[in-house]
Amino acid sequence: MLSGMVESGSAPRRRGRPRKGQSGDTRTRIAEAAAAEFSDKGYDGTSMRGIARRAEVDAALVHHYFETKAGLFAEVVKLPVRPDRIIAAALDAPFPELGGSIVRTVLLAWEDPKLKHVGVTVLRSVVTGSAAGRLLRQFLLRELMSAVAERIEGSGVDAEEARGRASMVISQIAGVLMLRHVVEVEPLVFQPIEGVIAATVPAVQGHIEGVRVED
Amino acid sequence: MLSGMVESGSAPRRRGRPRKGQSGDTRTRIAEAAAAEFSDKGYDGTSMRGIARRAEVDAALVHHYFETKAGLFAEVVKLPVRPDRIIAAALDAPFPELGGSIVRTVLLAWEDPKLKHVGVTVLRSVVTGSAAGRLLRQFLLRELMSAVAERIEGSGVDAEEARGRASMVISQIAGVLMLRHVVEVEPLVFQPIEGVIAATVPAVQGHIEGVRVED
DNA sequence: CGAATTATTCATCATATGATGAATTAGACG
DNA sequence: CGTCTAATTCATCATATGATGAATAATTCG
Repeated sequence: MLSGMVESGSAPRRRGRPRKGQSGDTRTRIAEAAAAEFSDKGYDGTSMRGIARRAEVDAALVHHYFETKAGLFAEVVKLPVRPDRIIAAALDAPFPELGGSIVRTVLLAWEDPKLKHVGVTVLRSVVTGSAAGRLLRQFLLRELMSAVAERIEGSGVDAEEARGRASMVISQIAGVLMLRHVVEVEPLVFQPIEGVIAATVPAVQGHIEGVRVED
Repeated sequence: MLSGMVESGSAPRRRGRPRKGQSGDTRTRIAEAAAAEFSDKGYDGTSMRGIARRAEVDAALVHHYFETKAGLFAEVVKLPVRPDRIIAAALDAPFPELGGSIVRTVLLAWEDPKLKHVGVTVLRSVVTGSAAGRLLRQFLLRELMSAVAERIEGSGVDAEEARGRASMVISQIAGVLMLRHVVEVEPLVFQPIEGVIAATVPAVQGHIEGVRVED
């Protein structure tokens, strides 16, 4: 065995700058590796070294491009989409179809793998309550939830009631996203998305309209 | 950290076995500290030293009582609950009231702080996908979800459809538990539990009965 | 060409962690 | 009393982690 040889396949990479064209956009490769890693293992479970390994790059290079781990995370989570925009569009629907519009919009968006990666990361870190997650939580709740609440309020419900309904809407959608994309529960993962939507819409519309059980 | 200096108040505890009556059941104190810590920070985020600190005890003592971290975790999430029993009882209800029974049972159970601690821990680690969580996930899905599915199937729905409905039931309940107890979203946290139940039941009953939207 | 810049790896640090074994003090039991 | 065992802290290890500062090799630009 030659001196530098390390076990599995990975040739000990050369030391300086590589000749042109050799490596595609490394920075992007790292960011993508990070997204995947964060999505798989959550913020705390992910290590800079793990990201480096996945990107086939030295760990120091990760630090070179993105100063700190938190920085990397921030950049990864800085969505390729503007969730507030998406939701805003979804909210622009007549009241009786609001549920359908929201559910369809959100669930379809999550079918896009890129958005799903980020979404899973966000959900995970919100649930984890990690330092990184606290900011996201604030954003999600302030921006998204109150957007929904305001739309409901706009149809003649008082503010407090509207917030209650909005949180139920979110609870149902979050539950489905969790089971389908994060926990990956059997029936939900393999069902075609249209089926999931069809099953989710009535519940959400019910929440929007404030269906309650009487004691 | 400087070695000997102990900042806030805590006198450097004495070294051998303490005189009688001095310390209540230390083992239990540690287990409770662990439960709280796991519930707050998730499996990975929790450290043996952190638990020790919370229990006001040397870290080695934690290892003395519970060999490994995984062992401690197992013991903590095992303790007070037999979720299968709880669910089984909830499933023993006439079909039109099934939703109410399940929702009421589960949501009320979670109002008990002890169970809540464990529950939050379980949810967190299932979502996190940590090593510890994988076992729990299997258990939850196999035991709980298929219990619900079988009950639904028992009312004359085919097996596949029943599993689909069961997963929707769980998605709704999980969503509410998440928002109320894990993420602690404003409106849901402060609402009286009866209000939350009233808002959740119709959605869940709808899932049980397989309400769909037609295209 | 030569200097500056960029892309990359290497070597290393300080810290936190899970774990282990020894030391110390007290109660239990004969 | 003396011995055994239980409860407790202390000292330490090996490892992983985030981070930093070289060192090295290529590209760019004046």
